[in-house]
Amino acid sequence: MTAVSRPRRSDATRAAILRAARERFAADGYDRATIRAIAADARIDPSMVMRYYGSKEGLFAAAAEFDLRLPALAAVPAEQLGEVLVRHFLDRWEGDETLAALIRTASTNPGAAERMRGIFAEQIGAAVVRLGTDPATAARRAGLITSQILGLAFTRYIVRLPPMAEAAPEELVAWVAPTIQRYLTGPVPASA
Amino acid sequence: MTAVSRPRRSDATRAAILRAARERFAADGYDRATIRAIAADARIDPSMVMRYYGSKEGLFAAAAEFDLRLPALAAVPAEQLGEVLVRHFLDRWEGDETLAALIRTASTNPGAAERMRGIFAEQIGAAVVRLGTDPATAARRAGLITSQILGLAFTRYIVRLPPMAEAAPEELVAWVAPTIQRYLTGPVPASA
DNA sequence: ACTGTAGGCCAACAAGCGTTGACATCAACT
DNA sequence: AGTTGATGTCAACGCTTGTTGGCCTACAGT
Repeated sequence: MTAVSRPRRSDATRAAILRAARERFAADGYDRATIRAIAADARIDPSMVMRYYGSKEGLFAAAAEFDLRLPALAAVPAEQLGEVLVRHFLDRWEGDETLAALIRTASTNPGAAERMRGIFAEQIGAAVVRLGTDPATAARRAGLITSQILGLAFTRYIVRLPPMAEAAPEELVAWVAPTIQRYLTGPVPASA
Repeated sequence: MTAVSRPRRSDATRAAILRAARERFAADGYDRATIRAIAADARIDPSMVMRYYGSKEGLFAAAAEFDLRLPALAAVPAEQLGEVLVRHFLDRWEGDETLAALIRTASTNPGAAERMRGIFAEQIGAAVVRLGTDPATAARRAGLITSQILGLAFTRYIVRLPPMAEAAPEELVAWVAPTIQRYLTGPVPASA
């Protein structure tokens, strides 16, 4: 409720902790990423982590702040939406380990799973709705898109299945874009 | 190299341990599933787990023995392959928690990730090759199929994204089957 | 120059972990 | 009946974990 707090002297430390935490959570998952290891990476004492983030869960919450940074889809020609989306996600994740941290942690940590539900339901769901999709099927479409996008991330970055981990991004875009395109704009199939 | 060992008196105990282990690993992942908790579920002493399975890793190896049980695809009409595959996986996993255990553990445990690579590369890869697919693209096709199948499993059983977790199996089949069908038998896209 | 406060380190805690070895118990075979 | 080996229990070990509180240091405001 007051003015923006002026920079604290400890901001560098806080940032170092956060950077180390993201790396460790991404590489090891929540349980195996210990506060001691994160503190060692950041070259500070473990107790500083507690002081600044309260607890391990608090640290994770701060480290897993995550924005898909979806581009403005309204400006994209309708038939290129799949391509744009897949390329965006690959670009977005090649350099940022936060998604890997989130996937690894969401696998075993209910809180992180909840956060993941929120991120994808809201951001992808909202984008689908914004495109003018029939609201009755929008949620299902968003879920299907999420399933393929997360499956891509899981096989490429987490399990590192060779054909997926070694493929060139453009090749993956060419294969996967039609899937996303159909989930997004294709007709509802005549289900049983 | 001798005759099949006659039933041991401890077989019931071994089975109880294995059942409890699968449940716990599936529900909690490798790190949070403690030997003590598994032993408590099986109503035996933690030390029995060590006696029969050597270590926690040995127990997991035994619990995560996993066969996709792919049906004979040669008998399936070519244009129904996607449908048959998706329905098979959903059927296979609705009742068996082993896949969830494997996914949860593969997220953080390198050994389990290696096992997962083996299972999908060999079983799905082999099935794709067996269908007479061009060997040059078979691995990529298998990887793409795995990405969608695992993405389905991840969103439905692990993260439990509402639109995916609550959908009727037949509805998912109708949406996802064309994706698998295209990855399996569709033309190689003109990639950049 | 003095003081208050924020930043940082150190040592320790209680709890939980996988794992071990000694001891009891029971079934089977001579 | 007595021996033997498998089956199970109990208590403890060494280690790591998240977390805490006390203490020292250095800077900002007066």
